[in-house]
Amino acid sequence: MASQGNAALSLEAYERLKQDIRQNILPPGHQDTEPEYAARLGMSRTPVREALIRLEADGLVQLIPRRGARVLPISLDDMEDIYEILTALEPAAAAKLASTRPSAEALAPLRQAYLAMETALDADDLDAWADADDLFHRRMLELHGNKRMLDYVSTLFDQAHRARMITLHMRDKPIKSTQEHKEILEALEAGQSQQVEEIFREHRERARRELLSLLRKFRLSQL
Amino acid sequence: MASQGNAALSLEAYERLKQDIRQNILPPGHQDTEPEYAARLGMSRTPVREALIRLEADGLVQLIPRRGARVLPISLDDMEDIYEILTALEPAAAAKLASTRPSAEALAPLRQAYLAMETALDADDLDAWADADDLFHRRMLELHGNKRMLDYVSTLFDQAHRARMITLHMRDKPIKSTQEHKEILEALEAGQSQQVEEIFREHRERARRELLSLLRKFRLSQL
DNA sequence: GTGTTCGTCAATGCATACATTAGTCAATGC
DNA sequence: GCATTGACTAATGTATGCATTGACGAACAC
Repeated sequence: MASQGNAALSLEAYERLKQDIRQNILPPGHQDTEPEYAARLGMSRTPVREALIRLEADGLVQLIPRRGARVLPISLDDMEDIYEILTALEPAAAAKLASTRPSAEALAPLRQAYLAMETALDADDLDAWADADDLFHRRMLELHGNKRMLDYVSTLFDQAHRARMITLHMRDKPIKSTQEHKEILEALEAGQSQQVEEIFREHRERARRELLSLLRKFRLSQL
Repeated sequence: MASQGNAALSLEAYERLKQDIRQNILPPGHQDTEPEYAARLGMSRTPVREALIRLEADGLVQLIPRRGARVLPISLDDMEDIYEILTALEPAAAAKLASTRPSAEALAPLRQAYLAMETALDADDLDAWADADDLFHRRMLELHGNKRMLDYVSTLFDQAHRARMITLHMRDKPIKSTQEHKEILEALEAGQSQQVEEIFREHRERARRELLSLLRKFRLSQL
C-alpha cells in the first residue's frame, strides 16, 4: 500500500524494510532500535521512523515504546484469521467479476498470470510460481475494481508471505492449485458466477487446510 | 486502530484529528499544511506528521507532497466498495459465530448493544442509535475473535461514518434495521448458522441499497 | 487581454538537538 | 548469596534547523 506522500528516503526505508521482512532477512521476532535500523539503511532516524509507522499499519512490525520495532511473527491463529478473510472476500469478488461477463481480452492479464504459474511449475521454480500466484489473485481483484479490497488483500498476502513460502517448499509441487486457477479462469471466461464462487472458495479452503496441517505437523507455530 | 507505539502527543494528534474528521469539523476536501495542523493542535510538526501518516493508512486523509494533507471525500463508488466488503465479511463471521453455539451469556454484550439501539430509537436519538449500531457490529466481530477482521471493519466504519450519519438524518426512523439486529441476535442465540448468514447479508444489502439510493436522490456524490 | 518568464516565498523532507525516562548493572545492605 | 537501591546509559518522543523545490504571482511580451 505505497502511499502518495512518500518522499525518497522515507519510501526507500519502507520498501527495503518490507522486502527484508518478506524475504526473511529480518526474521520474525527480530528487534532493533531505531538508530540501528537507521544505521543499516544509511539514513537518519526520521525517515526510518515514518517507514516503521507505515509498516506497523501494515501489520508487519510492532513498535514497542523505548525498545524499537519488532518484526511480527505469524501464528497459526493468525493464518486461520487471514484465510478466513480471504475466503470471504475473493470468491465474492470473483463471482461479481464473472457476472459482468468479461471478455477473454479483458481477462488476458489473468490468463497471462496463470500461464506464468504453469511455466514456473514446469521449471520447478517455486519462487516464480508463488509470484505468479500472487499476481493472479491481485489481478483478479484489479479487474473486479474494488481498490480497497485489493489493497487490503495485498497487505494480508504480505503478512502471510513467509509462512506460505515455507510450506510451499515442504510439500509436493502445487499441481492441484495450478489446476484450480485454470478452472477459475475458465469459469470467469464463461461468465459462470456461481461456479467461480464455489471453485474459488474450495480453492481457498483447501489451501488453508493444507497449509495449517503442514504447519501443525512440523510444529511451526510461529513464523 | 490505535497502535501500540503512540506517545502522548502523537496519539493525541491522531485521535483529535480522527474525531474532527468523523464529526465533520474537518469536512471532506478540507486541506491544510502541516504547520497549520500543528498550530491548531498546539504542538510541533513532528507528532502531527506521524498522526497524518497513520490517518493516511486508515484511508481518512491523503498526504499531498508540498501541499499538506487533505481530508478524503467518500464517493458513491467508495460506498459501494465498502459495503461490498462488509457484505462479504460480516455474514461469514456471524455464521461462524453461530456455529459455535454461543450461550446467551456469551452473547450478552450483543444483546446489550441491541437494547441500546431500541432505547435510542424510542428516544429518537439518532446519534445514540448509530453508536449502538456500530457497537453491535463491533461486538459481534469481537465475539467471533478474528482481530484482523474487527480492525479492518472498524476502519471501514470510520471511513463511511459521515455518509451514514447524513443519510440517517434524511430518512425515516431505522425501525426495520433495528428489527433486523434483533433477528440476527436471536438466530445467533439459536445457533442457526445458515439463517444468521442470510439475515445478515440481507441486512447489509438492504442498508446498502437504501443508502445509495438516498445519496443519488439528493445528488450527494461526494461526502 | 492572454500567455510566458522569472523571482520570491514557504512547505516539505530530512537531519539533528535535547530533555525525559526506561532499562541496566554495580554497589550496598541484609 | 540474594534482594534492593541508585546512578548511569541510551533510546525515545518531540522540537527545531536547514536545504531543496514546487507553487504562486508579478512583470513583461505579444
